[in-house]
Amino acid sequence: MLAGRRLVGVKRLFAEICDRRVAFPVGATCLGVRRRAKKVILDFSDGSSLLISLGMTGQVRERERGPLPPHTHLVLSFEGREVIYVDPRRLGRLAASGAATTMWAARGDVNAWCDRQFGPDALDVPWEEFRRRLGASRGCIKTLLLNQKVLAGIGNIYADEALFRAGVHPRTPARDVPLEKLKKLYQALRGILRQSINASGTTLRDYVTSAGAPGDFARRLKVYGREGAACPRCGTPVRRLRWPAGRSSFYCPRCQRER
DNA sequence: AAGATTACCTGAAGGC
DNA sequence: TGCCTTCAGGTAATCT
Repeated sequence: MLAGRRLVGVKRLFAEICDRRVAFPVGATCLGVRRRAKKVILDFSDGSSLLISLGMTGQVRERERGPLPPHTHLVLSFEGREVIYVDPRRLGRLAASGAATTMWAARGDVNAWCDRQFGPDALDVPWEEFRRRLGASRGCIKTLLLNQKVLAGIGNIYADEALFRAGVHPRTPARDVPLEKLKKLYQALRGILRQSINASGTTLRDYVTSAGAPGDFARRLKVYGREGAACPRCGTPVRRLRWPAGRSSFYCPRCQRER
């Protein structure tokens, strides 16, 4: 728990993690930690907020005894507790993600930036809005699911799993997905995200919870990462689809027919 | 202007 | 043994 603790010091070990001009609110008290889309946000008593983008391998966790772990980029010292930011692949960022040229220190600016950047959270978007946001586009359904401006919070694993459960091929143009399948997709997505949260997420290689424990959802995955394995529904070998820039989608060619 | 593509990043894993 | 290549995928920038 960080809420109620005063930030007393900051140590930066990796310069590119955030802009040098980032003014950490040393002396202010942490009011709480929240999530917006896939970002972690710390709110402080001086009206500022710190926005953390974890990228692929970023972790915010409590500092344990002994030397700092490798790839520790930041140490936030609170009264009675130290929190570290660890990120081997360094895709994560502090402040506004990206080029780290701007710091959104004021809470209102952080929230406004998020409002511009993210669509409704996939966990609580109403069906009508889901349908409106996905049903009109010519773009591939999979690409749209991953677009945080359309829906916030969905990554590659859960997109593939939801498409499998709904029986939709990842390359289907979104506007061509039949309404009943779109509804299935909506329900599958919410169910999967909810189940995964209950199982503390999905650990393939790197992911751990803030307590350092691996997530337990990996064994419930039906297609993701299972190229060549039998589809749990029909037995057909699961296929991998390659997108540009090395992205993959896993799907069952029989349960998820193209067009 | 929407949609498509690419750069960023490094440890793990596999081929030879 | 060790060097080389490939892969992972969230995000923003760049291209068409």
